[in-house]
Amino acid sequence: MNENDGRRVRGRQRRQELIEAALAVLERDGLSGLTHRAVAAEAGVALASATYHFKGIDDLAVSAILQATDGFVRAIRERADGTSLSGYAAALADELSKHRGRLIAGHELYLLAARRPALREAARAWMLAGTEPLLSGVDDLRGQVFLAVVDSVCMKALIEDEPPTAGQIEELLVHALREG
Amino acid sequence: MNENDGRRVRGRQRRQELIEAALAVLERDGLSGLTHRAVAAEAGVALASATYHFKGIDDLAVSAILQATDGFVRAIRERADGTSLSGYAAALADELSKHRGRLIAGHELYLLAARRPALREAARAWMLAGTEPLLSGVDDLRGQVFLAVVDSVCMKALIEDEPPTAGQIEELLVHALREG
Amino acid sequence: MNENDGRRVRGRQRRQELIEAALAVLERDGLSGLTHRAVAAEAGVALASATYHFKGIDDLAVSAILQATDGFVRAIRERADGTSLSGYAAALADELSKHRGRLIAGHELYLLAARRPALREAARAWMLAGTEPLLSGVDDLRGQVFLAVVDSVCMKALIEDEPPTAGQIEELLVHALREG
Amino acid sequence: MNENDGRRVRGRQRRQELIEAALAVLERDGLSGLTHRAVAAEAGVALASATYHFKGIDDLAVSAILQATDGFVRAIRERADGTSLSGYAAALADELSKHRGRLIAGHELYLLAARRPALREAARAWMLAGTEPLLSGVDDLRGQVFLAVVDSVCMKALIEDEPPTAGQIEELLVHALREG
DNA sequence: GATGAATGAGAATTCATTCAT
DNA sequence: TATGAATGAATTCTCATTCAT
Repeated sequence: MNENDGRRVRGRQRRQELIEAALAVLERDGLSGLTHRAVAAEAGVALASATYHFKGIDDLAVSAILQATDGFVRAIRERADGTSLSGYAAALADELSKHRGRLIAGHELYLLAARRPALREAARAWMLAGTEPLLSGVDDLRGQVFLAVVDSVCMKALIEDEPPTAGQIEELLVHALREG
Repeated sequence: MNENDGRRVRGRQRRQELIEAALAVLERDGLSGLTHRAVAAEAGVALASATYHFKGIDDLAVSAILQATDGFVRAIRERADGTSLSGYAAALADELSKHRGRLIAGHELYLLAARRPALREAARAWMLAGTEPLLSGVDDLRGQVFLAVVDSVCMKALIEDEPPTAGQIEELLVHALREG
Repeated sequence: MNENDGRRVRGRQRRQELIEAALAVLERDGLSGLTHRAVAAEAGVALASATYHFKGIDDLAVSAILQATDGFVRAIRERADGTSLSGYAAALADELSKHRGRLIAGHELYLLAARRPALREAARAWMLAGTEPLLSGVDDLRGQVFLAVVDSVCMKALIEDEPPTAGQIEELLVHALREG
Repeated sequence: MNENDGRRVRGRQRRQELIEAALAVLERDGLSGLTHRAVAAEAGVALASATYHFKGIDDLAVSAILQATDGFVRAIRERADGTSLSGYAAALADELSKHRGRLIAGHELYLLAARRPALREAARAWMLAGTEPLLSGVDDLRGQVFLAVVDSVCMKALIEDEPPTAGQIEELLVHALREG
């Protein structure tokens, strides 16, 4: 049975390689560019491999986007210590300018989820991901406003030619979170 | 030249019919479902008609989404008088529950624009559309926070199973706009 | 009836404009790029105008190519006096480097004619066109060899990256026409 | 890996079938009639098969035309021993009357190459193909004249209603190659 | 598990041509 | 004569997926 185990391990590796390739495709070409062919080419494997390891193109897409979410959260966490607003703003600004594609992919998950209830849980997780380092929950109004501002900053950044600076983001966050 | 005018009028009518068909497709199937075929079928015209009246599929998509924007703005305007926060919240809640598909389409335009600078102007217009009835501009922090909250409310609404109530929206807006 | 005459005159003018536009298209994009649309666009007239003035796309193509033939012949004639081999070689080299597209178009007529007997007369005329300034007929072997060399020089020029110089052409012609 | 080899073999067979079908289409309808549809229909396979085995329609066209070149060369070689002018002339005359379509296709490659540098190498190969059996190279004037005459004979044959006889061709070649 | 081949479906787009005015 | 609109038919090409090995 060692043989089988070896196959299984290699299978899982292959699956992971494909996810990473999908991530690269997603960053480069967006959700509409995420095809079996593109992923297989990016991973340097046979086309049929990309269909074998995933139930369908949707499965591949969601797997990759969720991985992107993790990457985003981890990046913010590494930079922001969880208490300082200015540190958080700097981390966000950084991510915004360096990983546009990943952010877009996350938002694309939103919209995919908007039409497919099965993905909503994952989409909600992504939505909270970016604010989690600073807020443990977002149930209160204060948290919701914070989340709204972070989200809006991301969205605006995507359609502005120039990404916002850390200073601009911080100013906005401070304003949004000030005591009434 | 009256003859020409007549034909031009009919042409513009046909174009408008196609846009409305595109809107219906967009609400039903999303941006990825918006194809020449689908639009032509929805409008009940020949396939080539959808390519004749628009430069390309992008042109058709943007035209339709911008029309959706107009519809959204007009709907809010008709309901909100431009001063009352609670009236605005009610109008927004209404729109959110009645025209999910249009909202999704609008957000899909965002992401399209994120990858294609040529569409950014249109995306920015859509972004401001929802807040215009209450704010003339969004240059100050206050306006930006308001826009962020409205936008976030829309986004969240798309991935929640239950759309938010007018009361919830109003509460959030009041909180966001309170004097510091 | 003046009115009708005016129309007729304008009609003929329009037809000529279209032919010239077709020539431009032919030089730029070749026979396969010669479409009603391309010609109408080049001429700056309505699409239907290009279909109205010609029986079909073939009619338009042949009309334009024959006009190109005339242009070629006239250009050679103006430069070569009809006796000097070196003058002829220089004129040919000039034409080869300046009007590639026109030459290609002429050869495209050949091949069109190869498949459609109706065009053969025109193709033969074009074939003789380039040598006419030097030879009155090409019935004898000498003339046929001359024609072959000129033709071959043209063909080779089309698929070489560098057009041949006047010197090279002359050398070849001298060699081909030397007394046995 | 034997399995893979088996599949690869079958794939190459299919590719070859498609090339032969393309050749048939080319002989019948010319380069402009060479479409994926036509080739697939001629080969009796699915339309997508014609796109699967070739990078694009150009790749298919060039592959087929080059194969025609090989056929032409082989046919001449089999008939001409490489030294006798009269044997060569007879072989050429034969080919001219039997495989008009292929010759036309070869010349169509010329013109395609004239506009697309990427095809020039292939076009040059075809150009030399017909003379190779008699001449190892065509660098000297003598060889160029020979090539010119052969080429011209082919061209003329295409637009004459009657193909030239072996005798006429030989006479011309003898004249062209006579010592000065 | 892996993969080359195969394919039905459908994508965007272009074209020649017709027609009513 | 001129021309906007309209359209059936094709074009190239891509896609997700299946299958046999």
